Amino acid sequence: MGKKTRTAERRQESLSRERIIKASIEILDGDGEEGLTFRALSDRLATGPGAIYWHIDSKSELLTAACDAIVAHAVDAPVLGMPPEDAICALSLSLFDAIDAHPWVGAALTHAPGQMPVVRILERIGQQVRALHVTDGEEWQAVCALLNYIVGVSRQNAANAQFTRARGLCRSTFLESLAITWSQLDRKDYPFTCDIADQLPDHDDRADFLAGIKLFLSGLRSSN
Amino acid sequence: MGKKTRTAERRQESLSRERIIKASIEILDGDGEEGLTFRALSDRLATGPGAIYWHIDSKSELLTAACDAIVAHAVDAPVLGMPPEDAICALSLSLFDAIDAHPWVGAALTHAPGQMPVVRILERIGQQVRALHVTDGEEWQAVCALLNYIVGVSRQNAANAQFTRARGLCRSTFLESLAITWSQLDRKDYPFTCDIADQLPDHDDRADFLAGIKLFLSGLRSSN
DNA sequence: ACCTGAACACCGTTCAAGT
DNA sequence: ACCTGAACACCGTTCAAGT
Repeated sequence: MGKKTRTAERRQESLSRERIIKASIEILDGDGEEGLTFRALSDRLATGPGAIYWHIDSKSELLTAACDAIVAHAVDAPVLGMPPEDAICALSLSLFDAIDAHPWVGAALTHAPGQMPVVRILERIGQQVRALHVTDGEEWQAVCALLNYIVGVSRQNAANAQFTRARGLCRSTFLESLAITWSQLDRKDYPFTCDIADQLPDHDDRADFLAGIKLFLSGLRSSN
Repeated sequence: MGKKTRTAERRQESLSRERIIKASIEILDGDGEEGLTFRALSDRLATGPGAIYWHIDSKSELLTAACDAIVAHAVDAPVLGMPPEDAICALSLSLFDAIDAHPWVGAALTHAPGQMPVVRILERIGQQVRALHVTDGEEWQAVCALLNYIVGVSRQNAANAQFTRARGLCRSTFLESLAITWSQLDRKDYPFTCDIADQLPDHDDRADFLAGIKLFLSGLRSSN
């Protein structure tokens, strides 16, 4: 018993960038963003915190690399042969689901503007928007809007889930208590919020997300 | 000279929630998110770190309160008498500009789902969408999409600015070097990104943001 | 070349002790 | 009631020393 017990399970394979990223993803998925520390990571890899710096530059580079692994997979959703609008919906949902399953990916994407994980999304969405044949002037803005919407909303959805989980609440009890708070606001100042408070507990984030994508697409269609 | 010099400027007024929030905003605006520590804050208020906890529960509550002060002001943009679509654009831009000027507000909004600052935005946008007379079933999703888009995109824009500033770069040199990186990607795998790389340095984030809002609005119009 | 782990310069938060 | 500031339990990162 004691701190030496685990020396027995000293690692067999040597350290590598890939093994570090794999272990990071496991920690991030299991314990969330604040669970990933260089100490926890080096414990799991049976090494010292300093060893990791031989393979990785910084924590933020590590997060971006872990994020890229998830995004690369999510963006591989099969869209071949689909009409571009369906492909955009499928890609968007695939990313939404990936960020929902790995909430830390949302934050990592925000902190890596223009880096590889974002470029993967840009490319896939861009190809489909191009197939939509919008005017040259509109293409950039359409892709930007979609990209930003997808990342922004998925990230917000993931943050919401983390927020309730961090407080030890389940989604429905949190939304119900929030609905009560909203409905008790002063009707003079918050008529709309009071009104829709009762729609809060039963809404479907994924469906709302998709509805936004479809609004975009029908906006694009009508301006052509 | 020495650490005792500043004892002379010991505070006159007693501590209060308002003074703490005001000082926090000054630090956040001046030194960014990582500049706000309880030590820096208590230095500026000429007190000890523990004193702040008499008035504020935690750092995250402090951030939410500071955020609310900025949002309350931004959401006060005059929209009386405007057609609802114009009002939505005006409110959206006012929020975009506020988050651009106070980048830390974006992060704070993400971490306070359903709290006061978010409700302020929800209410103002909701009132205008209601004036648009979309169908009952569509209203919630339209407001959600707009709210999420506004917060998500403004936040991403602010994060981009912080990213370049943290590296001591100016916006245009960063975008130009990013454009070069993009244009050097393998054309086989990244045809779209290679293609639009040259549009990156000269694009206007604020205009792109507004274009997205207008796509939403025209989507809403066409589905009515 | 790669790893070790103590040490450095920080954090947010708590709490006994003061006024 | 309100404030003080040392102390606690952490961080990411560095670096001399080892193999």
